[in-house]
Amino acid sequence: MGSVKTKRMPRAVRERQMLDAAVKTFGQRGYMAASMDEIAELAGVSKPLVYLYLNSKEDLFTACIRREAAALTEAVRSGVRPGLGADRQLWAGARAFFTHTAQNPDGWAILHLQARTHGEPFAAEVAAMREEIVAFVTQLIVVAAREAHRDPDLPEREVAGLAEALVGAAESLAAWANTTPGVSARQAAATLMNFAWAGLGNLMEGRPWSAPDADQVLSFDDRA
Amino acid sequence: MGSVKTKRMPRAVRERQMLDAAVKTFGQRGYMAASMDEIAELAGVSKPLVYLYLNSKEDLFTACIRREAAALTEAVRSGVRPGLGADRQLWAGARAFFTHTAQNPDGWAILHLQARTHGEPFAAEVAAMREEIVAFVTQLIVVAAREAHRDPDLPEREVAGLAEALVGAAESLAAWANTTPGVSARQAAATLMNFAWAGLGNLMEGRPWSAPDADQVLSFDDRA
Amino acid sequence: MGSVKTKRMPRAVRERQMLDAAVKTFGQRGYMAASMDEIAELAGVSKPLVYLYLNSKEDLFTACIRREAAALTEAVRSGVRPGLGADRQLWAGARAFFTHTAQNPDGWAILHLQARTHGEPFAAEVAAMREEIVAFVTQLIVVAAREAHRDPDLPEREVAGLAEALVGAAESLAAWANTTPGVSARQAAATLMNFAWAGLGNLMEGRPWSAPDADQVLSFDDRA
Amino acid sequence: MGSVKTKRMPRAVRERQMLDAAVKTFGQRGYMAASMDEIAELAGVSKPLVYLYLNSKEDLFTACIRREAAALTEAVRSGVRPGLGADRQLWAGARAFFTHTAQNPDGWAILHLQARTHGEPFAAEVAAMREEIVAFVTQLIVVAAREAHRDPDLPEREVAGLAEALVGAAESLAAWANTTPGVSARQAAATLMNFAWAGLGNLMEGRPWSAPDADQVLSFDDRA
DNA sequence: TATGAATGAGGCTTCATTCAT
DNA sequence: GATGAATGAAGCCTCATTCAT
Repeated sequence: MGSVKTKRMPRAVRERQMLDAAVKTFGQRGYMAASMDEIAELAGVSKPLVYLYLNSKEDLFTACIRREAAALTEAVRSGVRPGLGADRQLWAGARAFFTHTAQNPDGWAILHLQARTHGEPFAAEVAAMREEIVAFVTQLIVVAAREAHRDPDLPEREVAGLAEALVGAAESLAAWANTTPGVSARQAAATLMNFAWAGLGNLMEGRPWSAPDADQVLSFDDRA
Repeated sequence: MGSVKTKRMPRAVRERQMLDAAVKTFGQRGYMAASMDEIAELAGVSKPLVYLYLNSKEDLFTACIRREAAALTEAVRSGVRPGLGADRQLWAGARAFFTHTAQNPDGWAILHLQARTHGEPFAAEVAAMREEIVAFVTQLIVVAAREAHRDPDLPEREVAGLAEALVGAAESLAAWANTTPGVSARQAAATLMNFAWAGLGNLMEGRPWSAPDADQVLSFDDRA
Repeated sequence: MGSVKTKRMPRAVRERQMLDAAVKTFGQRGYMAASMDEIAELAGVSKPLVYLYLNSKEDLFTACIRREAAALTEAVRSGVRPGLGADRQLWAGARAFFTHTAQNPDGWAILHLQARTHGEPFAAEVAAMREEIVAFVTQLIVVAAREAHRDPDLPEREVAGLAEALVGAAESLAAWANTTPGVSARQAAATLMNFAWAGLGNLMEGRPWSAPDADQVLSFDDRA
Repeated sequence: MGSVKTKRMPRAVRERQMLDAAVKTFGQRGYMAASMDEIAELAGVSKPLVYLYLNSKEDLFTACIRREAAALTEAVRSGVRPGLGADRQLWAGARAFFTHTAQNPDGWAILHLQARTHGEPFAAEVAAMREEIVAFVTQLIVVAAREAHRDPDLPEREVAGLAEALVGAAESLAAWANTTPGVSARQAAATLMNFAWAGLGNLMEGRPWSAPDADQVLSFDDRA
């Protein structure tokens, strides 16, 4: 049961182990409360090695942010099929997003909570990623407006606000889904689409957003 | 004989000063980075006095969370006129929310960022407040369904998800409004209502949510 | 024999104790090899108190340099009777210098060895003091030239060089006197005067510098 | 197959590279602040190789001291023509000394500053060299006394003191010359000779020490 | 001959917290 | 009611040094 003290590994491998340990620790304890000692121990290395490879607590945290941000954006990007209608793209992206955050709670905690909470070297890092996502959503909204044969007379800033709102809703639903037992990524995505695309007003009138063909069963009652 | 140095003040006043200082410091530096030294100095008292009145850093932070949470919920509550329609109530509550967070950035930072980021004694505290707000929104949605003569056949959990989404959208918009120059609380609230009530789908069709009478001008173009 | 743990002393007293301990430790171990732990222990205080009062190792060392530099220059200054002839002034200053360095070996080690060896914040500090002394000597040389009815046609830089040489000779003799058993401050001063004032050439011719009246016995044979 | 990365070199060459790097690093950073990492990198070798060849930081530093001490004494020794008069020998030695220290600032820093500042294994090492030089000067003084047909009735200790003073003056002038722009080794040597041989007293009377034939121009005004 | 991988030990600094007045 | 004096504990980081290849 005791861990076998594996030794002498190539740098790349060790670095990955350290980042894994760091993501877990930072995600669970928070940036400041996480100690380099704990991270090193969890990684199965001595502290000096962590410093040798990753320089400082700050750099280590930044590396975590970058890795997790890249992983998340990559997940969303590769979930989306460009060329489809705006709502279908959003639906695909949302599913990828909820799936990824559910599978990487520590990474998501780093991006969503820790990095934003601990000031400037970090906030900027994650802000870049978030802006990327917001931009993606913004563009979807614009596309949707075009699809509706509507001149883009929506003021640019209003569109930005709508994108912010949508992303905020998704972030909130991610926490909710990961916290409430029995809520799947797909259900979270469905809720998001209903909320964002149909709007409460329409929902109340019994007109939810309806998922396209293959994805049919959007109702909340299913257990994917 | 001694120089008039020590200003004897009633306990309540001193405590308020300390909490003010603590909210500011915690909000700006973060929970861990804030030092009791700094708080005591900002409050104009000696450190032992802070401990005498507030016990520990943890208790002090908890007191901050409670005070700010109470202030925020009170602001929202007193902004709402109970008898109105669901959307008007939400509109009123949103305006109160955006106004309050804009005016109390440190308090809002404590609730939205710090408390959630620093683990258990605190997360629970702020979760309670958030649930209160989510419950308020949930109930509004139920009311709206009833108003639409619709049986409440929406699964309870779906409603919960929608409320989560709406609150998340509001939180996100609060950060956006406080960050983007020239965005007023009212505009943020308008964006939230359009997004949440009409939904992107309807917006794209040129059917935004329309604000009731007195509040008319909801378009983003106005500069309140 | 165990030290009585004396507690609760006014800040000024504690600060002095700390500086005493620091001078001793820095002087004997060197700046880098001296540990704050050791200094605190020698001072009979906990490390945090040292930091509370003196900020950092660097600041502590600087404080030592300043204190010892002030003490040395003060000792020399108050040893000199202005108004006397140049050689008598130098003689008085030299005696004060050798006496002080003999009595404060750690302080002298800090000024002469440590501060110069450890780079910029410190070197400048001690350079200022040394320049003060060099300036004093320079001016003595100028006065001597005037006394000898000699126009000050000595190039300014040459005078500077002579002053440097004299000060260097004194520094070297200080180490020698403190190291060689049985060499008194007075004898060191006499050697310096013979060397600097008469010069080897004259000494060899049997014409040493002769001390004025009261100070008569300058020969090396006496044991003051 | 492998890339040509490792340049096999004879041990002697590698050792020289390491010592060069070490002298530079120790001279500029100081003994303690210099890291073996930096030295190895500057030498273009891996750290284990440094240890393989030179054992430890202490041994490495000692090796530096020895090499630089040998180089300096060798330079002075080979500058001196044994058969000449005492003052001419001193003049030659001084010129060699100032020239060498000017050309090897790092080595000189090690000998003059670092080795003396860092305690016992090292101080002794450099003290040995210094004593060698002091002995050389002492013997010159004795010779000078004999040349002046003066019985060596100067107490032995006084002669020792004079030699110390002279060496100290030279050390001080070395720092001065290397620091003051435009002061050549020759000028520093001239200043030393004037100071040490003629003495301030005679200089003030307008009787400087005069350099022998070929070396004529001793005045400070020349720009060699 | 030469090195990439790895660590025990120790140093500086800061913090939350308490005592004695 | 209020504070100046004081500290145990812990965190970040670096360094000299070695092992295994």
